[in-house]
Amino acid sequence: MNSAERGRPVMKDVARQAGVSLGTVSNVLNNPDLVSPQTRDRVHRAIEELGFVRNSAARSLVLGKAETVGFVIVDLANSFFLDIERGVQSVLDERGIKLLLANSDVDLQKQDEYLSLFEETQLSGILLAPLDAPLTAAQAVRERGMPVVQVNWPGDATSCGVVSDDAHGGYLAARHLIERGCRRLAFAGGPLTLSAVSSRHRGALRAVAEADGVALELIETERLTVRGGHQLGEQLAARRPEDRPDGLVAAADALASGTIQAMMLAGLRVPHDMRVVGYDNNHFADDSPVPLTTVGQPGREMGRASARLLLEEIEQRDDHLHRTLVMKPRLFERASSGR
Amino acid sequence: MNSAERGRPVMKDVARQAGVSLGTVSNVLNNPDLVSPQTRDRVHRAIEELGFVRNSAARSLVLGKAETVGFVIVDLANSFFLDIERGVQSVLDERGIKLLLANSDVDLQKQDEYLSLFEETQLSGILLAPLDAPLTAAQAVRERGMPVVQVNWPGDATSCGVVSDDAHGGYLAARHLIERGCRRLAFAGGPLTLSAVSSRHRGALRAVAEADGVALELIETERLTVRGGHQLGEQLAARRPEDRPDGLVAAADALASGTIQAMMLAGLRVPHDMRVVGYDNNHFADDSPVPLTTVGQPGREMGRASARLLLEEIEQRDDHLHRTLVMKPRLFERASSGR
DNA sequence: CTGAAAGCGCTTACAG
DNA sequence: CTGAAAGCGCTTACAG
Repeated sequence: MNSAERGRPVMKDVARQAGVSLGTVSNVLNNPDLVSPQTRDRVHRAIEELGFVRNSAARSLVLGKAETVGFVIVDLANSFFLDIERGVQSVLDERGIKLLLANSDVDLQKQDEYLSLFEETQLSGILLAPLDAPLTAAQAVRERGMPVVQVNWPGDATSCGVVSDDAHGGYLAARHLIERGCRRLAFAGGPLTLSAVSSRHRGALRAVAEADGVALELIETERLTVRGGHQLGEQLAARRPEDRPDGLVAAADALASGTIQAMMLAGLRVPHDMRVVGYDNNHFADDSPVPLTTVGQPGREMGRASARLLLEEIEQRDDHLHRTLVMKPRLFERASSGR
Repeated sequence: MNSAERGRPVMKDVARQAGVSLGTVSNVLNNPDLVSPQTRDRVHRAIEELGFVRNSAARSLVLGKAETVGFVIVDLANSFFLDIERGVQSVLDERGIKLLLANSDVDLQKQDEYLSLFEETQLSGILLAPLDAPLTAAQAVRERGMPVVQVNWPGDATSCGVVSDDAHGGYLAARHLIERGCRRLAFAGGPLTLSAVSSRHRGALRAVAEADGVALELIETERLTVRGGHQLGEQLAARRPEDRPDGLVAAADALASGTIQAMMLAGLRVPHDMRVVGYDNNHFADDSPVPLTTVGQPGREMGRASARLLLEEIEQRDDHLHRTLVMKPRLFERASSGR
């Protein structure tokens, strides 16, 4: 099955049609300055007439690489990762590099499969927003020479990463509530085996330790979802008022949002009966019935930074200095904490 | 820059290490049955030892195609498209075909660029969830022999497509409100140049025409967003009660959600003061403070169907019958219409 | 079952 | 500025 049979014209066909040699066609495409305008025109016309499309597999084979970067994303349903993606895009666009996405959908096996696919495709490099799990496969890919930068996960001695400071974010959330007058705080999130959750909790603990007479209750939830929040909200609403926290740090916006909804259904009001701070500054946070105060990670910036690290690693290769960038989250004050 | 210099082992290296010929290594990878178990083991061991990864560019070059499908998506932020993506994934997973995503982000130029990228990469085929705009580039790609199936957009004489019946969806929404006792309906959405919006409106008109004494007001909005809904809600809340519709069909969940929020902030209640139906059955629809009655398009099913159409077109090529599948949306009754 | 050879479509020195 | 030739890494008949 060669190209002629399939009807797909190749560069040889273009050369014949234009009355030039193969190399000239290639030059028109890759080094147009080396070709006279007339010849260039003839070649372009031949390309048009034949509907020629360059075979990038052959091109990559010769070049040993593709001008394309792959991004394996753990959870496209979380708008935080969409923000990261947009940041990555913007840096790559400036450089004319294409971005291919793969949705691992919180599935370790898929994550590994796409890592392999990208490796076999000889992409220039890979961006990985991973599951909270050992990065064995990514490590192996890297050892075989493919640059892999982690987003939302720290690098190590052999890799770069971009994270935001979860402990600091937890600290900001708790301190904000304390400043608003809360004294009986609760931190909700889970499972606690998620490093993001435990770091945020740690930060909240620190803020509490700095203040006098403030207590922090830890409520572990099964998941960080809206449904998880519904359960939590019902549970909190069922408590006697004096046993209820007056301020809640939720480890995710979805959780916060669900909690608020359930409490409102139970006749309680936010922030009046309880102030709430979420985490992630998801797209819906600002559009909620009670706009959500939340700790926002700089998704776009994290995306931009990770793309730059990857490009640097691609270009410098061996004399590249691996590092992890830690970005600071910031607090977005809205109605749920009683602005 | 050959592989040896870059340190990447190639099949020749594996062959030498295993003490077999190049063709045998290839057979171990592609036709293992033709190779004796001992030889197979030796080759596998060599692959392990060297960390060999097959170069899929070379492979695609020989085969003339890649076992990969591309999906250009207009708006990953709308969970409807994520549903489609999951459906596509599930069909492709069964066949061991990989899926590459590209986010055109409602940008026609990006859409065209990614179409070109996928074409050059010689993927097996392309799925396209397009902008509401002329499909010139897609048409050209298709004419050059690349199968392109449209999702959420109809096909034509030369292409397949999968859509859901927007007019029917609009009809379902309006009829539901009429059955609930509404007599002064409004349809909100826009711009009306969007074919999905005008079709949904047309369906609503039909439902109204079937009923006696029911009026339908058309309110064009600038966009289908939550913010657009906030404006709309404020506007409706400002009307005198007798001038306010008692039932609203919103052309998108985001719009419906924003409308409800603004009305509630203005002291009105949904569904008490106005019943509301949205469109899309977005992930947040069921999790809202007033769970949203909505017309759901079968995203997963649309994804599955479009992937099947694409695979069929890839396999049958010339004797493939182009067609457009029209899926029926259905109504999800929740609190916002007063269940 | 194994191995040598041709060829996929392109890019890049190199000689003119 | 043009054109012939080598080679990227793989797969697939084909002869043994």
